[in-house]
Amino acid sequence: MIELTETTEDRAAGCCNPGLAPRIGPDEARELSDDLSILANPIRLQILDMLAQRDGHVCVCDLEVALPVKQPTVSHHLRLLRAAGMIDCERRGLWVYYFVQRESLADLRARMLDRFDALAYSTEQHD
Amino acid sequence: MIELTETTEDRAAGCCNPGLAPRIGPDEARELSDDLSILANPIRLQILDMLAQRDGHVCVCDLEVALPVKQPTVSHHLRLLRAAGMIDCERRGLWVYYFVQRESLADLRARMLDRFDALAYSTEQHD
DNA sequence: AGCATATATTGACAATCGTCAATATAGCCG
DNA sequence: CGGCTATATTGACGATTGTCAATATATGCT
Repeated sequence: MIELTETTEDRAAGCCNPGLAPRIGPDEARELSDDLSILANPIRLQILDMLAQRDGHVCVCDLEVALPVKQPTVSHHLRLLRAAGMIDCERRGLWVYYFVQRESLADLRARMLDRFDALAYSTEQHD
Repeated sequence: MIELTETTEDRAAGCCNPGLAPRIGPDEARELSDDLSILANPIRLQILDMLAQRDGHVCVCDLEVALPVKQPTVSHHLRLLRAAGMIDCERRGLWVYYFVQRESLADLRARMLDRFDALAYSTEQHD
């Protein structure tokens, strides 16, 4: 019943990788995938790109005219990006100006690259 | 009617960025966000990571025991990853072995980095 | 105060996503 | 053949997402 010693027999009848486990834990995987989900939208990518172009000086109405969605939708995406820490905003009179948070984006970039290089270039070739 | 010359007057009553447009077009934005959507899932990230660890030799049953979802769900995620060209598989008798498509991942990495560097480091500071 | 404009929020809706039980398919072995 | 095992597919379901019209909030102006 309590056969804890027979690690090779229990699992992997004829298979090959007994103790295989992801190097990325469930929590870190969740964190990274949450950030990726924010990026994974064409409107949000375009918003980020426009904000990056004119650092610190883009008001919502300018975004609206440049995007194929209506104002409440733009507002919605801005909120998501802001909640994710990728952008922030500042009110000036009647207008609200959004800008990218370069630090936060650089941080995400680094985390993504870490993982990505592990995926695309890593380790143990079996040939 | 055909007032093409009055660019400053038409739009942007009191606002600031008349001709703002994303440098990334709708199609490229869509393409990139599709790829990011595939990555934006913790199970798929873990699958990719395990495949990258043991290049060319991971059968589905090994993935199953290492993941917190049931077999049909694993199969579902493998299908998405495969459809996206990020992984592929090969049947050997009863088992199916999956492996990462490093080229395709490297390509995605490059496209992401292009965009990302534009976002995080780019251009025109207004201060 | 009252009006006008810019942005945010709400609520509804269709579409997509992640998951699983049930079932189907494919290959082995007796 | 028939049974067994590994993987895929189907179909259902709840959860999440993207969108918009309608409405609310905030600010400036007269």
